[in-house]
Amino acid sequence: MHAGKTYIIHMKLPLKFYQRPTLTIAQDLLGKILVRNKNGVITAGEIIETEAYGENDPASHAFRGLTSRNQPMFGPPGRAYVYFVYGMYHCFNVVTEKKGRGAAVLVRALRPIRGLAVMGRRVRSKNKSRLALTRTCAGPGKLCLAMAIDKKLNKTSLLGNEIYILKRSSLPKSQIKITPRIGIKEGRSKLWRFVKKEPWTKSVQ
DNA sequence: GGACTGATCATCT
DNA sequence: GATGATCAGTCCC
Repeated sequence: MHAGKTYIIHMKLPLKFYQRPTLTIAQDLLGKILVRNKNGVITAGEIIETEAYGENDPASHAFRGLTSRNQPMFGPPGRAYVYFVYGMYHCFNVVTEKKGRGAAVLVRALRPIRGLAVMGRRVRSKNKSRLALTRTCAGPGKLCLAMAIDKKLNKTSLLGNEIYILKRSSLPKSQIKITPRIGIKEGRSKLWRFVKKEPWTKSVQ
């Protein structure tokens, strides 16, 4: 190898990344690359929208203590918490904090980078609409469809090879839009939703 | 632009 | 028995 040549190495985020405060992680995840390997079929996208679900948070599944569904939130950090909602969609979360704390970050949207054709097919097979064609990974439910994320990935380590997140530098604060979370009844006063501002987009929702 | 609704079922009370 | 960290379609302004 020649000295001076730049090799781009794709490094997974280390366990340490996930052992930090949930709000920090929710913001730090923006701009990072979520990769899914389903039997060798790779899909990937840049994380552009997240929500934090933490302590003393009435919107969190963990608010009323441990149950069989939310148990992964109380488990070790750096794993997936995948749950089924509205009888038809899955939502993908990254478990944060230390074991026993009951916190996670919901990944709400990606900018598709790799495997666009596969993602399009997966979404369309469940959803005939034309809109879904162009906005494959906008929204937690569609993102899971596109990336083939379901309950089989619940509790899966993000340090393994089925699903993982690549290291990238953090976005500057000026590129992060902060808003209330979507689709919740309680806890709306908390500004725990984080969206990457896309300079070429006129309005970011 | 926004408000509302049906689909559909695991989980919780 | 009711609810929900959703989505797409419809209706109305």
